[in-house]
Amino acid sequence: MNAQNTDRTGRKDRTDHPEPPPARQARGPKVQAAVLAAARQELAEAGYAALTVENVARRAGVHKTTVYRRWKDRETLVTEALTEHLAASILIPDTGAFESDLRELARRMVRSITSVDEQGVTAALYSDAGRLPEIAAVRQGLFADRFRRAAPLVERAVDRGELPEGTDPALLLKSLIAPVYLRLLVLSEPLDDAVADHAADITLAAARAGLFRRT
Amino acid sequence: MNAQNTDRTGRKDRTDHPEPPPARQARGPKVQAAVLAAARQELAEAGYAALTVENVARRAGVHKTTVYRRWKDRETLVTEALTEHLAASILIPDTGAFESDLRELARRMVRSITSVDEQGVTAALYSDAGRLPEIAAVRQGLFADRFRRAAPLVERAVDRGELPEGTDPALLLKSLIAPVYLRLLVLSEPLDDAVADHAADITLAAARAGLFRRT
Amino acid sequence: MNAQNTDRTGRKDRTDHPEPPPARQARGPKVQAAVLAAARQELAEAGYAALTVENVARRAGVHKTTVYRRWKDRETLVTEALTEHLAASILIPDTGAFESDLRELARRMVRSITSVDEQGVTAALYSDAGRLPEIAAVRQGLFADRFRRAAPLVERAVDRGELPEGTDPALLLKSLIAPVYLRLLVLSEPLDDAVADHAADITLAAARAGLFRRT
Amino acid sequence: MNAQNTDRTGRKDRTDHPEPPPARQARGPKVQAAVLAAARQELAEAGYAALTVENVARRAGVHKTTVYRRWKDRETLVTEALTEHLAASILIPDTGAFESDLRELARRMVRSITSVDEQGVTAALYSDAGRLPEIAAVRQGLFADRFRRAAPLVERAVDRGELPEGTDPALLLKSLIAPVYLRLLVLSEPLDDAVADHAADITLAAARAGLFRRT
DNA sequence: CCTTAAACGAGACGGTACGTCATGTCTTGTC
DNA sequence: GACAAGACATGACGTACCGTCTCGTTTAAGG
Repeated sequence: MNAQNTDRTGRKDRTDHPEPPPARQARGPKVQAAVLAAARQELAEAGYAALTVENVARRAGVHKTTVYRRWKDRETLVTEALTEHLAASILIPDTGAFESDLRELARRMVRSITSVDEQGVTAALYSDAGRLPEIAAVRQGLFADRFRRAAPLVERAVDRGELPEGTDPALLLKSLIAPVYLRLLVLSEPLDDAVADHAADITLAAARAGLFRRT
Repeated sequence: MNAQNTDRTGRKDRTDHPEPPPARQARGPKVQAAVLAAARQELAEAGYAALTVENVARRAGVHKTTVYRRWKDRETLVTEALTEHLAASILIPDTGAFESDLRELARRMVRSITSVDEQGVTAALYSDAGRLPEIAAVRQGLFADRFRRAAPLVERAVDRGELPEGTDPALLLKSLIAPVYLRLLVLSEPLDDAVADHAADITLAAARAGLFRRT
Repeated sequence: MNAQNTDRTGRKDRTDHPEPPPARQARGPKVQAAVLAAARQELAEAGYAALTVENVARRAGVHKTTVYRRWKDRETLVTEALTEHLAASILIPDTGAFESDLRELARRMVRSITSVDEQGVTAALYSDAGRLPEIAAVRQGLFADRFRRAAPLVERAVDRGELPEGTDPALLLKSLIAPVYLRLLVLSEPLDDAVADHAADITLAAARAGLFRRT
Repeated sequence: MNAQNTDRTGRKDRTDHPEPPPARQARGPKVQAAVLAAARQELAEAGYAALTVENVARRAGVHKTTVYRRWKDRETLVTEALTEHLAASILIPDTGAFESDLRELARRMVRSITSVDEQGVTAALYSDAGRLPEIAAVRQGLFADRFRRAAPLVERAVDRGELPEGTDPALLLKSLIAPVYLRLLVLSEPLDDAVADHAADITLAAARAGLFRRT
């Protein structure tokens, strides 16, 4: 499930040599995927600070030098392991009503975060690994993208008169995700649909009260 | 049990009077404080993953072995450095009105987080250092304590009829802090009074809508 | 004298092709030899008690961890450094006459001890390093071997009637080497052929007097 | 030479006189003796290389700083521990006949070496501790003294016509002690009267053969 | 007795070396 | 050519001693 999507997005190998049409795959891609998966598991189990190239290699059934052949260093490896799974964007719902849209969006977000193979990896984004410039950039871009893509959801609601004029989509969306990340990163509480619904309710009430209007 | 200043020089003993002028501090406590401060600076600048005992020692103007004499290992040192400054509890405001109480509480929280010497240290609590069992425990306790201490603020509001019966203080407080931590940990946006006020507004609207009633 | 004799005994590099001219030395063996040589120099100059792995490494132009990669600890390193040069056995002379045999044997022994690269190393065998079980064993074996190999020299003399029946070779040989080691270890006097000849004379006189007959 | 004039300060030697009359001793001498004894035990058990000031202190039931208060460093401590027991000189026998003199001298030497509280300490003199300049000096002096004091024994024998004119006492004595030290330092064989007698026999035979005449 | 100064216990400190582990580079041999 | 294997320099880890220092307590001397 994670091996082949490397090609899907047109992102190629991080090496720049073309090699597009002819298959030619030796064990390369297989090894690569195994290492990234191993890195993610290590991130989830041990965290970024304790992640070791040698452990990753061992877990991937690969030799240390093979890892260094493809990734410049630990940071590069972690960065790629972390970003790879961020590709799958959350689909923006369009149910016709803001309330259900919001609820559904919150739930999809929670599910995305808690999906099996993101387990712990998401948290790594906000740990010490988050200090890596690449990761920081990815994180920034991640939310910029999400906010951009979800903006229409809000705009539709304004158009339909469900929300006050001037409601700022980004402001609203931040309110939506705040309770989720609070539980994930700060309180270490489990995430489930109830959390999502609660976040949606709070945000809805605030939105209707005009608290997200652009200043 | 013996006369205390029988010293040939007539020097005072280590009695409790201030003795401001010369003083003869055992260096123990001084060194200890210097090391903890250095550790905090390292945490802020380099993060937990990159924190090195030798760097901390160097920054504190102290030898590595001196650090190890007092702290078993890197983790213990970080734990103590992190815990120390958590002592100062936030004062719970009591202005007579829930809205101003909430606003003030939010602002105090923001100020506590952004105060000079917590700079970056707070964030460390939620980074890889947060995986240390001790730190996790401290974090748990920290919020348990905050929620417990702030509960009366909510209860007074309920008593005054400003909030619906059955409003759960913890639930409400989580809503209050969520936007703050989102900006601190996830979005890396600056924290200021506006953020605090915004969080208070959202929480207030939701509270009045009865969204924090115990289920 | 130490680098190339690896081949002499048939133990060669672990590759079997000769490849004499340039070769493609794995640096392994080269480093190993350099470290052992450095260890021997340190033993000679500073003695076992003051020998430091870091000094040995520095002198060998190698990093400390490289030493530890091949030798478990200081003791193992010293043991091997000490043992290596003990391989070269002293040839047992056979001149046809006991007196000249004995003289020659004594001289060879002295030369072996004072040969350039055993300088000081021999003494280390009897210093604190001698407490290491491995070293003790080597030392025991060393003399057992010498006595065994030199026994025929004595037996021939008995057969020729030059020495009394029942002369114990080991006893005789101990007498031969005693003055040598006294000067080496106790008196710190220089060793030369005169010492060897003197020891041979004494031993010869005692042997003829039947003082080495088995009791 | 070294036994009684330690008492510059009125401190008596650590020797055995009850010390009721003079008095005035603080605990100093007692501690001092305990530490030196502990040092000797450590030397015997662990050897010079492994001797630790902290272990010595612990064994003496004393604090580390107390040791450093009296002895500049480890070397000084060891030096004194080693030299102290060298005071008791071997008495030179005078039986009237060279053979019995020699035998007796050898036996006394062996007994001196193997006496309980020199156990292992003697060996330390020839171990790595022997590299300490002080120890080297002591060792030199020790044998110079012994040879000087035993010379009359040889001279009497020459006078009595038991030994050839020109017999060099030192040369003869070296022959006498060589087998003893060989067993002690090189062969690690037990020392007993048989060894002493054997050494005496060999030396006697060689002496009568004129092998110790001055060249 | 009581005082007083030396001797001691206690332990922090700056240091040196130990032996271990991980990083990232490089070389060799093998599939 | 990709990979396994592993040597290597580097640098941090955490430990054990070294020798220095300061502080407070014990103890036996002499008043």
